[in-house]
Amino acid sequence: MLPPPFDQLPDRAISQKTYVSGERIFSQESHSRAIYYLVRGEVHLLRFGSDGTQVMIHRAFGGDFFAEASLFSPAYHCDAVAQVDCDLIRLDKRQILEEMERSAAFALSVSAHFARQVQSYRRLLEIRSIRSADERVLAAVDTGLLGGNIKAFASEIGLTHEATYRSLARAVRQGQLVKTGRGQYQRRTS
Amino acid sequence: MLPPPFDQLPDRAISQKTYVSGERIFSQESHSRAIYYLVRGEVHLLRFGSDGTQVMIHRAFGGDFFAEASLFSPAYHCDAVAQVDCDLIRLDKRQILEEMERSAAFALSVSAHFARQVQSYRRLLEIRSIRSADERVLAAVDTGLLGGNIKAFASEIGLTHEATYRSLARAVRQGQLVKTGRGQYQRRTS
DNA sequence: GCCTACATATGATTTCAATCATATAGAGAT
DNA sequence: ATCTCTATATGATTGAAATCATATGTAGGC
Repeated sequence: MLPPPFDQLPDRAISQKTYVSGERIFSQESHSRAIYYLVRGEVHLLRFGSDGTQVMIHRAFGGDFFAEASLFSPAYHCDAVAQVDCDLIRLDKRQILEEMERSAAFALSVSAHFARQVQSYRRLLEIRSIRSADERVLAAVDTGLLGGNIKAFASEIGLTHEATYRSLARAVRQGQLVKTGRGQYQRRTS
Repeated sequence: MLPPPFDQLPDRAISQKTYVSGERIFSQESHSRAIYYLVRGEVHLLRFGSDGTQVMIHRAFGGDFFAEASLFSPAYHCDAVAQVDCDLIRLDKRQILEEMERSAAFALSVSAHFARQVQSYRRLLEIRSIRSADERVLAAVDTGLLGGNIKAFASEIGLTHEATYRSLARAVRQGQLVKTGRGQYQRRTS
């Protein structure tokens, strides 16, 4: 259920939760006691901007952790609101920190987890700074970001789905990609 | 010199290095023995794409770490090349891992370091998914990304410097920002 | 002080992705 | 088997940022 190393945590550290659409999971400024793993659903993280309006700072989907960074800060820095009905796993912050203090191997794995995230975010930022849609889509395909869902792929790389469909079609026409199925594309290997 | 917690490492773990423009710091596939802190200069991280051409996956500037993720993988996954003359600090990987195993507090701090980076990259990605240049610039100013260098700011938020200058000027005209000096802008507090 | 280099700044034009519109295909529900 | 909903896909038009051009301001070197 949980990705490593968090699957090693004792049972008392984790609990299953369900939230219905619209329900608030935690609030900005409130004391942070847990991080979350989203099994199924969609959660938006919202922060109040300096002009008083709420801005979305992150969308979490199934398989994502969220509020991990609150492990190291006393309060949540945003609101978390379920956008649809959600299944999620609550991981007690205190117990994670205790486990990190107890087991160097566990602490190392947590570091590795964050380091991998840093790496993938950097890669994504570089992809998103490619101006040409065609080049950006190719770079993203090369990185393995296209996993059968083009709309999510488009949103991730910062293009509209229309622009993404067009770039994919052009790449196929020019022989850079081959279409292997509905929403499935692969690099030409020749 | 080094940001915490890496300033706690024993002297034998770190060494100062200088590289001249064009010099290679490490190569893809080679065994990774160190991570790096760039004191001054610019380093490009390059990877061979599936079409055989090199693609830039990250630019590091003064104050950035790079190749941190190689702490947890046996080989570098890209080439690092100095773009200008650089001062950098080499941190021995084995010694960092040993220190993490020895000191839970150190391991925790390393996790916190990565977690903070994850948080800031996520925020940056959210800013960059704002389509309107005007709104993007305001959101970025609110986040404190504008630190007196507009060209670097523009590059960070994924706009040309021209578009950024225009958006800043518009925001001043509309009373959302006040100009406090050369390249200095602040949110209107009213 | 003067010169050079670069950051700041803005105008004119172009380009390319966003937007708006429409059509087809497949997945899932009943 | 049909109905509905959404993803996939592409055409037409628009608009906003990129690009190209130019000017001024400022810091730093000499």
